[in-house]
Amino acid sequence: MLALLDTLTGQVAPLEPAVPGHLAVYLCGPTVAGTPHLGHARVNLVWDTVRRYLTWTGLEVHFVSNVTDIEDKIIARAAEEGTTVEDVASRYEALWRRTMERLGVVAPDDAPHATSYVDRMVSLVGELVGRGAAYEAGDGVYFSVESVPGYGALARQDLATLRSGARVEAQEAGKRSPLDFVLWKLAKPGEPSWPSPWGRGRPGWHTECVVMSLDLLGEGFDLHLGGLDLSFPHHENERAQALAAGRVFARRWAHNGMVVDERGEKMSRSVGNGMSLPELLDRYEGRVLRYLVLQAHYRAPMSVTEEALQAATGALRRLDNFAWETRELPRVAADQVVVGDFRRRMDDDLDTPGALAVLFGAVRSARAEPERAPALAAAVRECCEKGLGLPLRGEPTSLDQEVAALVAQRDSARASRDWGRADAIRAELTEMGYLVEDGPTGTVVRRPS
RNA sequence: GGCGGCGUGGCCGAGUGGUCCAGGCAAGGGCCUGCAAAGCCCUCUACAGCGGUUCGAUUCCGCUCGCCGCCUCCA
Repeated sequence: MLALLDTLTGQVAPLEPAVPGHLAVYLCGPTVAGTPHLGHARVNLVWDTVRRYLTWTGLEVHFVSNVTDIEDKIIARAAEEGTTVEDVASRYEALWRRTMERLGVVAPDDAPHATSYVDRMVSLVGELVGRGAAYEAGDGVYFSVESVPGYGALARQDLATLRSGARVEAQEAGKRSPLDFVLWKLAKPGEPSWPSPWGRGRPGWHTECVVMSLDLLGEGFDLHLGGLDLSFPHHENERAQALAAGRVFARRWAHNGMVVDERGEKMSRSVGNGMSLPELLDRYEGRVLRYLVLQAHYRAPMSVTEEALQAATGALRRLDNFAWETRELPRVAADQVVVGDFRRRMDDDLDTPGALAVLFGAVRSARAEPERAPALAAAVRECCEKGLGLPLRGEPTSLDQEVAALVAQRDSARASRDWGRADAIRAELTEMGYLVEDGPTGTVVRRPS
């Protein structure tokens, strides 16, 4: 069983599902107000890997990830572009979906939209007001963090400490404590709005995840995921609302580390150093990015540099080459020692670098001991594809007539020891993007990774 | 100021009280090859600094230096 660090306890502990065999998981999704960046790539790749791995090991995973389609940044973007929030949200959501697909991330089982949960959010806010955990102020309804015992547990800080660190200038109109956060924002003229007992407005960001996760996964769902930067205040505030409303919230939490730039500084919106994910995917395939993500431990900061991308490309090529070399071996059951070692590493707080090392070890063994190669190759393929979501390219490339003709010409040139012509054809094929290899049966071409 | 984390060989990046241990990439040399490619072999070998604990520390403790995250929108 996979053990992960639980943000709430600070301990690495096995993931025990509430319902054996099932795992109910929630991952905070995107605010569709802009182009996906490298940070989005990492969160989704890390947790997609976990989802695939758990599914592979026999769990039925119910994976929910929301889409925030109403939020200040979307409104600002719409104003900027002179269009509607619906238009902005739908365009960026489409871009998001395409981008996740390019990354090889499996779509969530449910991808609820904030705008289709507004009425339930209004109910929750009403409930919180009724219980005395929320109050009306000038521009909306606020949650009172004082009303929840143990506020700050995810950040492992108590209320007083958090308060002392809060920036006074961030104080909004009418808040009783600087840590209080908005549940319902009253609309200004021209802003999109929904009716509520407190006047027309829109929900605050922290509320949607509470309502959606509880609705789709039920109380006491197993695991709540997200980037480390969401642990406070976003996740803390989700938790606070659920607790104040008397619900059992996520049983445990896990957070992935940040993507940082070359100087080690976090990529973020405010700093403006986030690299566009679609642009990067134009230059490197999704598998390279996934390899890069898996090569780092999920909680460590990681940087995405040209050099690192090149190295990941090379490492992946080595795995692809192995799959290619072993493509014609008999298909047998995967070597259980390798699979066992692989799983041990994965189960140990998602030690993907260690798991990859196991696979490279298997590659080396397979080459040294041909009799074990079929089972080892099967293990490497299965672990990569099912365990990591990293399918290897081991299938022959289908060739069009032109290429097939060139290959035939090269074979005859080589047969007549016309090396000049053979080399010229190879150069041509390379130019066309093929990898040219001379094997015992003649020239073989394939697409490089 | 509070809380948390990090500092490993040319680069990325794990891990551990004690014998070589990661692993990948890159580089150099060699084997193989018509030449390549792929592959194989070899080489470069580290643990920020200073103390302490210990028979022994990169790993445990303390301090110092440097860096980062969160406390504000953020994955």
